[in-house]
Amino acid sequence: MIEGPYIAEAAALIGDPSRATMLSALMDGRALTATELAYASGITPQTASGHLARLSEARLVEVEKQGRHRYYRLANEHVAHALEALMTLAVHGAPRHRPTGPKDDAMRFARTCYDHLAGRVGVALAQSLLSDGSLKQNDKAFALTPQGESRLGNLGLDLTKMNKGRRAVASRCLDWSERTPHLGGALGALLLEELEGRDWLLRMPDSRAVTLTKAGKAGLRKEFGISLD
Amino acid sequence: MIEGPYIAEAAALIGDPSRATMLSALMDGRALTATELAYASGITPQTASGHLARLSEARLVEVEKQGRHRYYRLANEHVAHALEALMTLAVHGAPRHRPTGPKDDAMRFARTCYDHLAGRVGVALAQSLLSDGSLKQNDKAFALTPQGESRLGNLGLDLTKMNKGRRAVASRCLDWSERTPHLGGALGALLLEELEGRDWLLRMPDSRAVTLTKAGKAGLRKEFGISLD
DNA sequence: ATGACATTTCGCTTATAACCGAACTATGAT
DNA sequence: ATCATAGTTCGGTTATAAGCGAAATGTCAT
Repeated sequence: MIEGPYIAEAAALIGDPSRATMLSALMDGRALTATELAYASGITPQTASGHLARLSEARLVEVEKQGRHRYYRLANEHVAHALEALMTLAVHGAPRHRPTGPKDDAMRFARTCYDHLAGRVGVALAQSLLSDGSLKQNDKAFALTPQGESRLGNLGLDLTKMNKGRRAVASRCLDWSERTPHLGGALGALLLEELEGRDWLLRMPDSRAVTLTKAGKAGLRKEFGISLD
Repeated sequence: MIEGPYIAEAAALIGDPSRATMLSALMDGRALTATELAYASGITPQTASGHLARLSEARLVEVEKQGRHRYYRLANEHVAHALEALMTLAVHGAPRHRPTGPKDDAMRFARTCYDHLAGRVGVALAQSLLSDGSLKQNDKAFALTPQGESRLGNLGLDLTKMNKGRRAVASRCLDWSERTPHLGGALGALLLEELEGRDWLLRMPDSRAVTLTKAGKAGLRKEFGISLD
């Protein structure tokens, strides 16, 4: 009774189809301009502007002015987390006419979640790092072990980049399709960056889905002992 | 772009103040009748009936007919999880005129979350069980160890009750006020039941808040090594 | 049967907010 | 200076759904 209205406030903001689509678009972690978001959700820029102002006011997104552009991004991981939680409901909620098309399959296989990797591939990676002792389970999140530091350093990650922000290093993020956590936080972002830089992963233009290149498939098996499909 | 509408569907349902209030009321795990829910959210029974039908249709709540009553409960833990995630947004989102009254403090200290214990007390309990080896961290949830079985069995929990359902035994549930997981699942429910049976905890009538009795304070220190405040 | 209570269905009113067109401001390019 | 592009503000239309009163259905008690 006391917290109802607070919940409703956030949920109502996410509950509008246009806004939900914009937020989903931002789930891929990058910042997008107002017009791009308008286009993504199929509404005119004026309307999008209004929506974005409200999302911004409620601290669900953050704006960065850059020249005449305004770049919007999700305000923090909690927003992404809430969106995934809602996704979970939608997925195994009402089993309505909701055929899982090829696109959905691609999403389940590998996708970005905020700025890190999710889906079967993301979960497998986290499992691999856990089993070789690079990560360990902490109460609240994953923790990077000393072995993990050297291992990932050898792999080419610049771990010093992580010390700057006050962002969590290795958060656990529940995967809606796998129902098992994958690796988020600054480390998750860094890892995604690295894999993308190696051309092991290829981002799809208009989707959060990510495809695994041939090199990526081989690399994941060689470096992480992951064999998919 | 593809998942936006799905998210919006669930979020819009939660986004109505009356419905959000009803769902919040159900967060305490018990099942409530339609009229009780109507009263809780300050609307007439007709209106509540409509809302509940929609929530039920979307599988956010489940109904159980019992005579002329209809008992509603949250459909599963995922719903509770999503509500907590939204709560997290609301809390540290917009820092608006939102004075934390004494009621909020009570909630932060101890409250029910679905059908288990949350807040400082809930988190402390989970930590205690972890550190004495009763629970261990699994990838997806907590796991009850053999030591834990005997420990909790000695405490008086009837662990056989848990083997029936296909419900997770010891899920981890992120606490919105502590930002650290507490113990959910069948085991969490059992533990709450036990503590309540011992009169260590007292549920408040119209709130999820729970108070710790004198016996409870002493008991928690003695049995679990937890000293609060 | 009859009355009491829980819940739902129906019809209607009303408030909200999503949306767009048009006009305006700001920034950058030529 | 002038034009184009990104974004916002304003005004007005329209669809949606939340809400209630009234009446119907269902269940239990006497």
